[in-house]
Amino acid sequence: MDTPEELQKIFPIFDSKLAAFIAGISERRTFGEGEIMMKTGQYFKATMLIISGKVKLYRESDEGSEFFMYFLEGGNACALSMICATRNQASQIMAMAVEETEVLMIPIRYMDELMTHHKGWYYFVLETYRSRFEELLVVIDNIAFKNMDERLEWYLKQQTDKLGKHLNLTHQQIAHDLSSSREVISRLLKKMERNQMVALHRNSIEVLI
Amino acid sequence: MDTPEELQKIFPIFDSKLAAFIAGISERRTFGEGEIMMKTGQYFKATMLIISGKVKLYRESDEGSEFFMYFLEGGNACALSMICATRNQASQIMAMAVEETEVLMIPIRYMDELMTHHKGWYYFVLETYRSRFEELLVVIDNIAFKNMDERLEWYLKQQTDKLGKHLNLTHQQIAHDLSSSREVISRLLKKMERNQMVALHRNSIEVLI
DNA sequence: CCTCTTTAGTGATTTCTGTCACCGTTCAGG
DNA sequence: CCTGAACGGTGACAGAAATCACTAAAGAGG
Repeated sequence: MDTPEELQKIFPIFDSKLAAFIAGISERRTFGEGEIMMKTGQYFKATMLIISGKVKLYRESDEGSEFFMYFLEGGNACALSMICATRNQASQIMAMAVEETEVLMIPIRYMDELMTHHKGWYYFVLETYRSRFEELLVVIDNIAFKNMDERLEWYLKQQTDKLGKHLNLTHQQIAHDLSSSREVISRLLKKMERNQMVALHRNSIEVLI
Repeated sequence: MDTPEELQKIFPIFDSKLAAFIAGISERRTFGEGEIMMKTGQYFKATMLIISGKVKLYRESDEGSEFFMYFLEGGNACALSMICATRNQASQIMAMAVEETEVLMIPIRYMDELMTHHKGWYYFVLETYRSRFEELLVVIDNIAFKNMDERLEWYLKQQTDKLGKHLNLTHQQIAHDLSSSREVISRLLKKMERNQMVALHRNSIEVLI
């Protein structure tokens, strides 16, 4: 288990009493690269705090296609798991680890105590909700107002911000994340390559800007 | 001012102590039909609780076009105003009254006291955030996965759920809300009329399903 | 080394949506 | 009653994106 001091380094908003409480009740779990951490329709049994690693969050359509929304990383938490957990609701999103990811699982039975006795906890919950909410608003901007070329640029920027300039992604995966088709993405990437914005390799893309 | 009992009828999650506190510190304000209640970029000076009426929430693009997201009505609150208020952040959305709307304005200086001393308040805040978040996810579903004809049907359904089968909307307004163009909406509505789904009149639409 | 699968590139075609142009109707205000 | 603005209908066209069809190259696994 984590020491309270380590926890406070990752979640600075936690006071030492709260960090100690969480360290005592939570369970650490590791997800491997590519592992699905949460499926649409699944019920939350615990709130998940990300210790380290990177997680991609997706929205799934009825027909099975998926749409990338945002990343979570160390210090973040899944917004929905914090409240759905308390209401026993099914998840509306899918979460996948993009690299080895460590999380703290806090069983839902402690939620009420955390909420009522630890000021730092609900500040953390509110901040989590607020920042995810704002990320969703930016997602809406992009799909409502922008064309695919701009969306692709924004997507690549998001990825490089989190994962570095060298992206191990196929065109098929990108098309998937943007809910488009491989051919469209291939053509747009080719155009970006002609404009010196990326260098294309098999199974990877180097972002040059 | 409202009596605590009236407040509890509209916000059942408030206990009587909380309702009394809010009744004591809040100010009532009325917005007329079509009035802008909150502009993008404006700073929150108060959290707004909707007492009665209907409010449309929009996301605005950099270029000035607007995109309808969801309604608020009596018993709801603006999610962003509850937390942006505490951090003095600019609004990321635009809110417009579609009919005469009464709100309670709670000055931001009371937020911390409400949060720490009133369990019902942060339950309310969390529930507000959660439900708006889920509405945003449905919005994303629609623009990411659906064509304009399905989006139009969903839009009309949302409107009739809140405002009744008889909608006083021009094709131009609908195009605006969906970030499309009048001609497209006119054609799709005509098709829906041929399929007995709507009846079209000047300045109004009757939804038949 | 050979084969099969995955990945990528590209032309042709179609569908959906946005834009332009134009016209008729309705309605408010002089 | 007249006029101009707002609203709505519709054809023609343009552009973006999806889909289909095919090819070539790379890499994995026998």
